[in-house]
Amino acid sequence: MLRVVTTVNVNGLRAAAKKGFSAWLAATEADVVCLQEVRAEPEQLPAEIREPEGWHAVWAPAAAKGRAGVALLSRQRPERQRIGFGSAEFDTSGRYAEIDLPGLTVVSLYLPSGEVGTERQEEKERFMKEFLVHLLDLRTQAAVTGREVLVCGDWNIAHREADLKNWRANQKLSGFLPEERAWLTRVFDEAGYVDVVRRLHPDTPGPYSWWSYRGKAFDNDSGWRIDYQIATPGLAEQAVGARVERAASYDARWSDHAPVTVTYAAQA
Amino acid sequence: MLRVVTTVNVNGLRAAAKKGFSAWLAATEADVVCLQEVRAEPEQLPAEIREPEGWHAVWAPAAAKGRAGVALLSRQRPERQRIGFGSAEFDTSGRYAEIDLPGLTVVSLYLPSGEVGTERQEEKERFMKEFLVHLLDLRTQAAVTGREVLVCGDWNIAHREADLKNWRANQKLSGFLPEERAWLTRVFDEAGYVDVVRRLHPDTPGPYSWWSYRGKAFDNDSGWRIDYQIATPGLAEQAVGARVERAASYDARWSDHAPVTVTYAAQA
DNA sequence: CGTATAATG
DNA sequence: CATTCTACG
Repeated sequence: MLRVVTTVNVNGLRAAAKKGFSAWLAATEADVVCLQEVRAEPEQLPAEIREPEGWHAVWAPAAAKGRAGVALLSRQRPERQRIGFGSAEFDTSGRYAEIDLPGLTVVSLYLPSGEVGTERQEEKERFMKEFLVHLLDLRTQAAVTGREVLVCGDWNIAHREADLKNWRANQKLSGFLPEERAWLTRVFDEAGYVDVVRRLHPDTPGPYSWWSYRGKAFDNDSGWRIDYQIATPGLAEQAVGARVERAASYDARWSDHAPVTVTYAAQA
Repeated sequence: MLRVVTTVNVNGLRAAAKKGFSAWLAATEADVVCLQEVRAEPEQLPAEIREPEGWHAVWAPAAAKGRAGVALLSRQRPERQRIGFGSAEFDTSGRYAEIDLPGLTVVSLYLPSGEVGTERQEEKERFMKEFLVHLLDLRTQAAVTGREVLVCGDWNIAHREADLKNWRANQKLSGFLPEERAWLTRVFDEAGYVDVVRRLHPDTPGPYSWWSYRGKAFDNDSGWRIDYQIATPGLAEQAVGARVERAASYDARWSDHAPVTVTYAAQA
């Protein structure tokens, strides 16, 4: 049996809904969809998105109005759901939600974006520090219970030179700082998670999942791969296909990010 | 010789420019156009509006960005121009500018809108008090120099029951309060100015010049007459025609106000 | 450059 | 209900 998972940063779900997200959702073959940057209370969303027919939805809006916000949609009813990862600072910031499906925990993550030299970069670093501890916990718990874990979302870090178009020009920019890249390496090497899309496509540049709205970034494919599906090794081995659903044109986009979709040959 | 004067609150000239103001300006037969709620610095405007060919422009933006702002466009070069009416509180608020043409002073006025029970209503009242003194001054100066005066603009007050659709329901609303109506009466009776459009159309309901964007106000013609041309008696007697340039449909509008145009059989 | 809020009208 | 501003990304 196959299980298809998509993650996408929608950059404002109300705006995305008007531009094409609803059509995308109606057409997708995914079994689980992880959303980031919902930027709305569920009550502010049209009903067909708040409670889509055939889906179970978990909404984790931020306390601050119009900011962040993650969600998970799954065709199966989750066994359990959880908002936040046990952080006093970040649990009401709309950056983490998880659901348990049979044998599998799926997370929707929106890691803070930073800006070098500002408080926002310090916040990003605090999040990274706390979140790595949680990832280790999650891995341990999963090993004990025999579950797999899949952390989907916008991690706001490109790992390697192949993960963004102009890596040289961006080495001092938040999102490709040496310390951020090293942190992701720890996620893989110390915590033992696997970058699923990179594992399937070891040699491709990208595939990018985010293009700035500024300038001609999209048309030039001057993008970044910052949206990941990060899995425990047992699940990563089941991944049989991955693709980025890049829009056909600038105007066909409904977000500055594109959906990242992976097909798993699941045991459950 | 005829002289045509238009006054219109554009509700954001940058937005209006995109929606049809530019076309309107290119087509108008007015010799003088008074604008209110420009809501932009002249530098933020497209050149064909900032310095329209064949026109002389006077811009009086507010110190607060994106607020108020009045302007005057005239085909003739003004002999003199003035921004503000000598008020410490209001001279940088983008609510008053005047030009002198031969034998005639034209004012573009944007009287503050209020809200009962708030500081904004007190501000409106302070403006009214100061402005009436200025109107008396202006009248006296004009009499001495033998000039006529025309005060065009958004006065944010409907004078009589005929000046708005549902006067009963609006008696406690700012814009139709007894004290505001009484103040306008003083402008006419004590200061000796004449409501030119009402003089030409003594019995018509309206003609309204503002319709809320909310609900079906425009389609139901549920409007207010709050944009006036208020003239010294000698000029008022020369008025030979007046009309409100109401848009053909809701979608054809480029402001929530419509231009109020008067044709004067001028001596000069 | 685009999505949100907030204040204003 | 529309236009702006500001914050954020």
